[in-house]
Amino acid sequence: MATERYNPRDAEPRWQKTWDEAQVFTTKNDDPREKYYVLEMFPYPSGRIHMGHVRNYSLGDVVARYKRARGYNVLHPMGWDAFGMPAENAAMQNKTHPKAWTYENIATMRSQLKSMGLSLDWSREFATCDVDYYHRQQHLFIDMLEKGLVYRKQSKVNWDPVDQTVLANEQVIEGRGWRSGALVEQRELTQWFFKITDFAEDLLEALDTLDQWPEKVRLMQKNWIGRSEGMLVRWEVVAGTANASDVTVYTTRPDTLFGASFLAIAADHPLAKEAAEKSVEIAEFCDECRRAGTSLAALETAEKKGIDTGIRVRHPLDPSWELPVYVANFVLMDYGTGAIFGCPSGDQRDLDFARKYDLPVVPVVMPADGDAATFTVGDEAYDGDGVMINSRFLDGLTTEAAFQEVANRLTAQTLGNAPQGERKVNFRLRDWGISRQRYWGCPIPVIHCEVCGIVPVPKKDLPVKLPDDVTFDVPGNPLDRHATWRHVACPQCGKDARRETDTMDTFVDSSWYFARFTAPWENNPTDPKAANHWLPVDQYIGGIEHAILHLLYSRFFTRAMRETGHLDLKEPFKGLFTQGMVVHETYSKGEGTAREWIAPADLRIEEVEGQRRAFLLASNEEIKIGSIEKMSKSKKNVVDPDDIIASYGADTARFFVLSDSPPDRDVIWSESGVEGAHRFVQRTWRLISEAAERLKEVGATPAKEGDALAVSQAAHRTLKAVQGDFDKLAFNKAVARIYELVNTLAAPLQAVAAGKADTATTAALRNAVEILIQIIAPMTPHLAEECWSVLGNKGLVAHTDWPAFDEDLVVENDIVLPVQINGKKRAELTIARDASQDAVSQAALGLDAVQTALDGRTPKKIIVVPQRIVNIVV
RNA sequence: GCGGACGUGGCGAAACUGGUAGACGCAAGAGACUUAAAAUCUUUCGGAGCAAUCCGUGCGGGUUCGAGCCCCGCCGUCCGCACCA
Repeated sequence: MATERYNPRDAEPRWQKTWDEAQVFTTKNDDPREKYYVLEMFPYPSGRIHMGHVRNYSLGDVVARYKRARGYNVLHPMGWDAFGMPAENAAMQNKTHPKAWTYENIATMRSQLKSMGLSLDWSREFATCDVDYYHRQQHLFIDMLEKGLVYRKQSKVNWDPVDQTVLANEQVIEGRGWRSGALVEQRELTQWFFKITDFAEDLLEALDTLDQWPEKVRLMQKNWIGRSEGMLVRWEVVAGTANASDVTVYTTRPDTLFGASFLAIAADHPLAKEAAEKSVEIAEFCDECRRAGTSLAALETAEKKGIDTGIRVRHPLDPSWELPVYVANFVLMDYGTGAIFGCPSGDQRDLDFARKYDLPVVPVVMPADGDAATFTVGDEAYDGDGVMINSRFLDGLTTEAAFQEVANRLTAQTLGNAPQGERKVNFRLRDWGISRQRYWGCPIPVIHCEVCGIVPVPKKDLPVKLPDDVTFDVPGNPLDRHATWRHVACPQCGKDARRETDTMDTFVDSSWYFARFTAPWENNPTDPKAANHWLPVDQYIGGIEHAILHLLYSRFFTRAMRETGHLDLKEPFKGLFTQGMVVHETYSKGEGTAREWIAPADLRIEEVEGQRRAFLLASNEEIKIGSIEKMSKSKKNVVDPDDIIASYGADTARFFVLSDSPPDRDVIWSESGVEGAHRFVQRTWRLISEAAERLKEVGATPAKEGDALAVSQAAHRTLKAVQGDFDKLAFNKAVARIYELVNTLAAPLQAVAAGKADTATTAALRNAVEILIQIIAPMTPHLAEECWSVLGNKGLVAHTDWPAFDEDLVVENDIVLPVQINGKKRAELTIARDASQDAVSQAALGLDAVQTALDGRTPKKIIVVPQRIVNIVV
């Protein structure tokens, strides 16, 4: 019986329409079933979806569909991270408005995502550039301002003098603006900051509770927050300045205090600025330090340099000991206190510095097994733990004990009216600067009044809307030069005042969208009842590139929103999964600057004598096959999801990105791999549709005995295994098991189609086929519906509960045990699963192959690992 | 420099808590069907050997009845952070 090939172009839109009309994926907040919130990181509407999106959303959709079948009330929403620079760049290049550009892209990408057949609740969709969304974000900002979680301070920024804007660090390439190519300047600007450091300790500690996060991500966040335990130590000034009585340094090694030979301060330290006023030389050096700050690469090789300020300080543990204070180029103003003490014997950088400026080097720590009489420090500092030497009352103590001893003394000792030292925990994490001198972002809802100062926009006056009539023909922030927008009456005194023209970093937008999805219709940022019901997100899925910033900011926002009463939980994402990239071979011709990248669509690959070679379609010219890299427009190694869906269908694309590679690893996109996935789709359809007429005649009944037992066992075992794989997001393994099942069912199904199977067998196959359909449904949902309906089943697979496997069919009664002799496999033993150890030993010894291998030797020992292996030791 | 992960066939990968290494897919070879091609089906597929068998999970050691997995020491690749006191 000939059956037509499965035609996804016909079937896929049809099922998408059916799901849509039945509102299968629209989620209600008051559904009594247990909730499950699955979320993929929402996309930036750059223009078209790429394969990374296909992978990300396929992964999430399997989870969503699977959990729905398991009886959960699943929330699976989608939105758009829609503010940001590319829209403004496009505006400058193409004279389009950022708003038009963005919403057009959203429309395109929405229809692309819909063609994938994702089980999304589109009724909750929003874009962060929707007035309704940024209105609520401004509301949040004002609440945070009132709680003291937002503040303004002067801060150094990367300033592009040509584009007249602040650049993020990532946008500065070798000291130049990435767009303008202009040398970037360091400018002091007043910027808005979120007080993320208030939560540093909590953000760090709570990482331990995130047991469903990748260890890697937790570690990266831990390092980023960078907690260190140390001391603030005050050094009395004895000469060189009248403006300060002491210098405070931060140190994690107070134990090495007797190895100190100098103090070093940052170029922006108040004492350095004072010294610079008195000395041209120092002023020049400080300027040099500031300039060097921009080029990150240069830091690696930069020489450690300094200049004596003339200031002298007294050692905190020896009043007769005076030390010099240097300005040094390696001291950072924004970590610790901007001042350190140098212990050359215990720190390589301090040692290099001391050698250069001829400062004393006194070893104070030696390895525990060292000899105090001979231990010296030459070209290499010893920064490990050990035993104290040359340190007076500390001699002989461990570094740890010395730390405690010094800490105890300095906290007890006073300088002026305050303790000389205090224990201090320091963090690497800085407050989050959110000011951007850009148009296409959420306006910061604040008014500057000459009389009243900074006045938050009253909530009743929100939203502060972006004006539409702006121009992009000159650089700089269009909000700044808008004729009227920035002029506003002060809400407090009514006098003429000025709007804040900075907009918020787009990372703010993505720091709370997951909460907004729980009640996007709400007139407040959240409906706390809905947010508390749905959150935390049970499974969050996205790229590893967001391991620090986005995930850390979201964790901060969750805490800030709790303090402002918008929700009540600590951690936003219970489970996190970081997927790998989609990578592809690269093709090029020419070398160096003349190299030209070729798109896969423009060439054909041939295999000639085992060598893969690539030729241009147009000219037959042979071109070079290069390395496998992340799909990127610049290297043209991209495959457009639209093309794949048009030629193979969404199911094939989905199945392929889930196959082969574990989802946290990169997957290599290859034409032959896609064809393999497509073969599976066609084969499954053919096997089921050809047998459908016969299968329809019987009910689905698994076989407990007879010829069809193997079929039923295979189906139920696969069901159990795939269920486990889905729970662990091991989709590549699930795919492999499904292939196995289809391979097993192929011949029996052909027999059914040919009318050569009895009723019991046919019924067992119907049961097996229904299981197969249900386990492929999360991955290839259209194919599943099509097969389900060809069997004459009523209703949708999408509405059907996950099947239960039959335990009797899953357990194996007879098992095959490998029999080893001295650890080498010599035979196989088939025996009852519950056979006693004795019975297994005897049966193993009775095997001919074993007797031959033993060759008359007597076993010394027989190891029987139940249901695993037998090892006979001679 | 610091921190982390990973090294398994021609390729992507499986392998439970230390228990038959290479499931499944791709590529490749052989064959069937076909006027031919596509599609489909059958079959082979880590290396050596006619075979029995031997060797084989980056390299060198160790623990164990038994190691891809555990321990020690190397080599390589990738990722993150990087003047953090």
